[in-house]
Amino acid sequence: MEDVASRAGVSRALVSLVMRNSPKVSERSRVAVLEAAEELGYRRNLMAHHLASRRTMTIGLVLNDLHNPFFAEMTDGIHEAALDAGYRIVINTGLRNRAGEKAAVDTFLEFRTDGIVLVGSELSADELEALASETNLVVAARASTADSYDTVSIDDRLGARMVVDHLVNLGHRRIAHIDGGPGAGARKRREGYKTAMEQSGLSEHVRIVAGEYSEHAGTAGVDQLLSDGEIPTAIFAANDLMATGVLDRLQYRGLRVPDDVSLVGFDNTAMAALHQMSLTTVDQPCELLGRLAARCLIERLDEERTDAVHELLTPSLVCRSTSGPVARRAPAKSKSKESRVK
Amino acid sequence: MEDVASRAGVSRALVSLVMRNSPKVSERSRVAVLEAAEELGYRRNLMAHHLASRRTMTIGLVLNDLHNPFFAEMTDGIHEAALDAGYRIVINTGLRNRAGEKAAVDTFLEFRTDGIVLVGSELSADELEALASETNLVVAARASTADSYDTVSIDDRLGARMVVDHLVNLGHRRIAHIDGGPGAGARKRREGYKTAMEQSGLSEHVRIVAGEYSEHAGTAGVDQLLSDGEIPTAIFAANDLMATGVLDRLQYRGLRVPDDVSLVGFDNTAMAALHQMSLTTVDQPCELLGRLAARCLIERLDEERTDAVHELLTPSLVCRSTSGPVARRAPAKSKSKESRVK
DNA sequence: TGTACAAGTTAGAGCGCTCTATTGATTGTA
DNA sequence: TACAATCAATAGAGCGCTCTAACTTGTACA
Repeated sequence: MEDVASRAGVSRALVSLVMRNSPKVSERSRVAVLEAAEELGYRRNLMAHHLASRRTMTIGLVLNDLHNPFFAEMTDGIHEAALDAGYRIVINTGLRNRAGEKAAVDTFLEFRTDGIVLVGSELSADELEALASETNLVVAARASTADSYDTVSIDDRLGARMVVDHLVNLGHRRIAHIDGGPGAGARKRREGYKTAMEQSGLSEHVRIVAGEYSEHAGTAGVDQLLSDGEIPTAIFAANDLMATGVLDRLQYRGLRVPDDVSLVGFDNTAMAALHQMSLTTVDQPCELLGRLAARCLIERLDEERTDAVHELLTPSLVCRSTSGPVARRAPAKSKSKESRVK
Repeated sequence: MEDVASRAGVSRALVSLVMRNSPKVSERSRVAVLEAAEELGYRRNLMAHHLASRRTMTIGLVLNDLHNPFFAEMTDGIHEAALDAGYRIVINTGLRNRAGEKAAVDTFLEFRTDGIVLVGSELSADELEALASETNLVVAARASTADSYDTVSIDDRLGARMVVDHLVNLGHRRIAHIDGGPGAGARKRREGYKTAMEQSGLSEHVRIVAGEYSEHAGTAGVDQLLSDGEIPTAIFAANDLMATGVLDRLQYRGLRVPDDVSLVGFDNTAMAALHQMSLTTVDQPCELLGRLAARCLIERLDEERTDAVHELLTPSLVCRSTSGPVARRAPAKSKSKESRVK
């Protein structure tokens, strides 16, 4: 910077002003400085910049799982909104576990990003609270009513209820749920499923298999469902990634979808729409959620808002070809089963 | 830090030593400092740390496209190797275009990460050269012989040849290629395809449709292939993501895979292995590539290596169910065609 | 008893920038 | 012509840390 200043024949301070394109610099010196900077390959040091200004104009984004396209789609929205407001983003992955997420968060805390957006966080309410006291925080895809940070999400409970209602309308009764374990929103989806089942008079058919938001959990869930008890006529997977595994495994096990078993996912990621998947699923407007999340954070940053905002969007069900009426041969099936028993 | 020091009854410098867990600190003062830090919720400022030490112990990772699972898989390997060596990573996305990639790189340059790993870069050779002169650089999934930065990749040309040979062995002659446009390695895959076709005496059947590494390019490619000229009996998509789009579109257009058209992808991402895809594809050992890339960078950082290293791994073909022998009705087909002509 | 040496600790400069207060130059106004 | 007001530019302190060199101690040995 010193070099640039002397080359341009001005002071160090003036170079600083030009770099932050302040309006109070004459056109002549601005040009001179920019030229000198160009010639010397000068690039300002963000670290020093921050140290002095206490701002990085950077938002830290923690994605729970890079393998899940849901997060890529959210990122698009966040990225766009951040860029529009003059912020850049930096990403880190939580590796789908709390320790990984904490490490990611620590990195951003040490880098002193202006704020953090957590997408699909698995941290506890207390941990989030603690984090919010250290930085500006927005949690996406996981509802809460905490008053120290913002949240942007859909109503997971309602989404789950929509799934159950849809399947019940198709005549299903034995509807199983492979849950998302510690994943964001998983508890609400599980509860929503349970409540909806009960309200449909299907309490006795509530069947929850423990899982997590991964493809593998989907295949494992199917194995478990098939190994013990009666085969359900419909499976509600806690997210699309799991549904992928479920679909794969059902086919592998010789079960046709939706003829033998109906399947519904959650998230409506791009892959769910593919012809070879054509998954019935609950739509989360990812990009919109992303944009809202970024805006929330930017409001805290630029307008110094401090009271919490909680956006709760309404999900919608997208019916595709993995869900259908319960097999007409339901009686026929039990017959063939009987015959086998005989 | 000042506060921590006075609370622990030591000097600022000692706190610094403890924070960097230097061996030359007595157990007693170490404990005192750590306790004081804990009580005050002290967290060192990486910016200031860097400013003074010129090191961030952070590696910047630029992923070309978050939507492509290939990059998630590479990241796993890089992340692991980085953590092992005591480095953390920070990610950014190039948004599948040069401008986006440059912005991502600039962010890391301003943050002064110790080095940068570019995965699937679309920058020009000159731009990479320039970048390498500013920081420690490793380029993954894109071969080169430049001597200012390291590269870690597979032999794309060879991979493409394997695809063509496989299809030729199955009796295919009209093998079309939807290319990856400006994508990393796309040129080599295209050239490999062309050369292999020529060497198989199929010069007249070389047919290249312009694309890019996205699902949409796959669907668009199919539309183009079907709209003009003879329908190929096999399609070689430049990567799995495109192949997904191709498969989707072929089915949509009523063509069976592999009965009517064989399809081969490139990358062998996790989704290619799924039952409902079961895509024949060229395997890139993503995690291994990732680990190697991270190690290269860490060698430059920790052992101060400056001469370039270029790892070129050999790909392998994974045959699944999207490729099969050319339709037995090949003569029948041409007959029916003749009849149509008549 | 004096010297050497190691281990533990500290003062203080400096990393590259921003920011406040101030100066100097220019214009407008009575 | 004098004075205020405005604009452009600058000096210099300070952001929170590291790092070198210097300074205490405590111990070992001649």
